[in-house]
Amino acid sequence: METDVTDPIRLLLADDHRMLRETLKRSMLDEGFDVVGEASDGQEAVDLAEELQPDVILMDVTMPEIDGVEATRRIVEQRPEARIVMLTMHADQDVIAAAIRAGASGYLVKDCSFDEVAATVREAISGEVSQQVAASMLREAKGLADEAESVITKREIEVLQLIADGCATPEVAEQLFISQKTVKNHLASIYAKLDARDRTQAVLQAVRMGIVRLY
Amino acid sequence: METDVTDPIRLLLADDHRMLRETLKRSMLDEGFDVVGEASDGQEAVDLAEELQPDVILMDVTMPEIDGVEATRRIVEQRPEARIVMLTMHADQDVIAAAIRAGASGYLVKDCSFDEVAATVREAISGEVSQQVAASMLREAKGLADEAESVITKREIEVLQLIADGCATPEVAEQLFISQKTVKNHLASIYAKLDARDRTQAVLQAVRMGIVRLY
DNA sequence: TACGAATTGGGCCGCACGACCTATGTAGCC
DNA sequence: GGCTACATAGGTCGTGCGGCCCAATTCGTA
Repeated sequence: METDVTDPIRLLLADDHRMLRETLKRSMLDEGFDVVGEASDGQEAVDLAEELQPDVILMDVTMPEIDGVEATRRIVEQRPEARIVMLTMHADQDVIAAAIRAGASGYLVKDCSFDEVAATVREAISGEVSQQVAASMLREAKGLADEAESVITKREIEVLQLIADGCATPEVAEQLFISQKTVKNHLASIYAKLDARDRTQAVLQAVRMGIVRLY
Repeated sequence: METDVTDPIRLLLADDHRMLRETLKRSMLDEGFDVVGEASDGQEAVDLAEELQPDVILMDVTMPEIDGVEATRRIVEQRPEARIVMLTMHADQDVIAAAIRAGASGYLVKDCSFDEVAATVREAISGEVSQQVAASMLREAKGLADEAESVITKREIEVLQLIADGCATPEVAEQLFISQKTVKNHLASIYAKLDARDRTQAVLQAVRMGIVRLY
């Protein structure tokens, strides 16, 4: 069973902001796409991707439960043929690189036009990669050693989230039932991975990357 | 010259994200609204509001140049009959309160449905105030003394922005051609106004409020 | 089984940071 | 002329923070 070219592209939208999700859905339907589902967090996106088997998934990086990059990783793992186009607020090189490693086929900044969204979705299907992804893959290929696969661990995300929530080191330690020293150790590890020199920069970078949520 | 009820409502959209602006425009046009203009920053919103004289302005809080609250203040100042509905990521009480003081007629979180957007715009015209604004006005009326009109000054915003950009105290001082002590003084003032205890919380609060931009 | 990664801790050091108090010049405003 | 707000700057004090060294345990996995 092949997908005919005349068949509408089956889309899954994953974004935590209902307003964008709904207006984007209306516009994509207008353009002839078939929006088969909507997800408001990363876990829902993973579940619906398996259940609905969409052709393309438009996925925001910043989402509750599981961030978009991690959700992409999980979806691609069990359905390598899935085409995923990432959406983000900021054109962060680290995020783009992480998205590509996770298996995303395209990348869009939320400042792009709607026509670009439609075009990138179609390109994702046809196998082409977007300008930004292509450019980033080049940079990846050139200096792949300098990043050394800096993956933030679960515990580190917990520490970052608590700090973003307003906790100082002693409070983070109390919340996680560990010593202040361990919190500091996690922070030192985080600074190295996010290329930050203090907690302020670390949290901001985490927010940009969609790792941590701002309430 | 009166506006007939059957005339479409003339809308101005102000949001720095083109994707939301364009999809929202399509949807609002579908719903029978007349989108007369789009602004991508606060200054443009102020200019277009004067030039186009729209019935309602849908304005994001987080915008470059001038934030949405300040833009609202300036628009209402020269056109008190303007109806402005604020949009934000987070349902921050301080932001809602500031928006009301600035003269906004309605308030919407970006997680709301499109129907709510349309409804709130219509309510703004008819003079009703949205649930959230009404609730917030109650809180305002009750405890109006506890806030004491904490307005962040221009210099304080410059300090916050530099810290968000990655500067430590000595660098902020160097950039602004002032002593480190003065930077610390500004920070102390900022902490009191934003109810933050360190620079991390201050910057995060500023980001939530749309005072500072994350690149 | 052995290796690396993650998580948990310890100690030490120096400085940056925030709290608190005072003070001066410069505006704008009634 | 006085009042207030803003921006500037100083001092002191305690501690939170980050850099850098190290080590134990528990995993998954190669």
